Amino acid sequence: MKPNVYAAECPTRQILDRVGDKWAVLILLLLREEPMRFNQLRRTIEGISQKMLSQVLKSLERDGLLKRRAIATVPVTVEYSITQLGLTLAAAVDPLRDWAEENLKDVLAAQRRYDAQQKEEAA
Amino acid sequence: MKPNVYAAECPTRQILDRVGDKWAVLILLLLREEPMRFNQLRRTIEGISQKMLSQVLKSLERDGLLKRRAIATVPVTVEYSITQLGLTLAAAVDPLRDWAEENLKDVLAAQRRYDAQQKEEAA
DNA sequence: GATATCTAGTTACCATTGGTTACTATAGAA
DNA sequence: TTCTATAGTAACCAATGGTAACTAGATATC
Repeated sequence: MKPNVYAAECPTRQILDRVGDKWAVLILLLLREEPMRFNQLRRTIEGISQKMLSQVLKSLERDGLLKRRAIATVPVTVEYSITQLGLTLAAAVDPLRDWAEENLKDVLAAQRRYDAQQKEEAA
Repeated sequence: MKPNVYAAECPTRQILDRVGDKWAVLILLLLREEPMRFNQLRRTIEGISQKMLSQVLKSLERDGLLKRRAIATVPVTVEYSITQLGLTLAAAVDPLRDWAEENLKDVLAAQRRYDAQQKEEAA
């Protein structure tokens, strides 16, 4: 009864793609700490452009992972906050982040070994 | 002492990007079941091209997540198998897959709500 | 009064990546 | 002789990601 993740039409794969998004997870983890405004997010996440931020926020909102609230100030401010659904996804991402922090050294070492090997074979 | 995932230079982000790869996780989960050969993988993972498969396998090998073994048959067969490191990563991905399977319905519902809302506002 | 600043974006454009298709080499079977 | 199988690579095109400039409205500064 398990869905076949390897089948192209499997919708579970859509979700995996979504999580695979370069910025989405970072934004989700940030908003778990506290609601934030647009430019506040932009300044916190180094390297993200306004376009990408706007785009990713929109798709995260569409997926029901965060909600957007425009506040009638001058200039208008917009607050983004994580939803209940978003919280559960963020929790599911935690083991991954932990893995990354624990195993980064090993991965980098493997890369160095591989590159050295390739260089040797080329010679 | 926690690394800052939001800083551009943070190497942990490299790992997250890696996991974000569209095919990498699928391949890893497959190889956890059993070692597989190139075309066997290609046939199992619907929609992947030879080029992408070759590319992703190479980068996974470079990261030390799987190992490649060429067997001198005719024609040459190549067997890919998951490493110990790869196993731990696959385990860290499990909660994510479970989340996807559990919450897919909610996400799709949220998307429908959002799209209906947009359509309404446009009118 | 003109210019700069803040907000949250959008638009046009370019670079990089992802994907498709055709091709390689080698050997055995039809 | 052509077809199969293996595991890829090369050339090309489409889609995505990223950069920089621009919008709008109100306030602050020169």
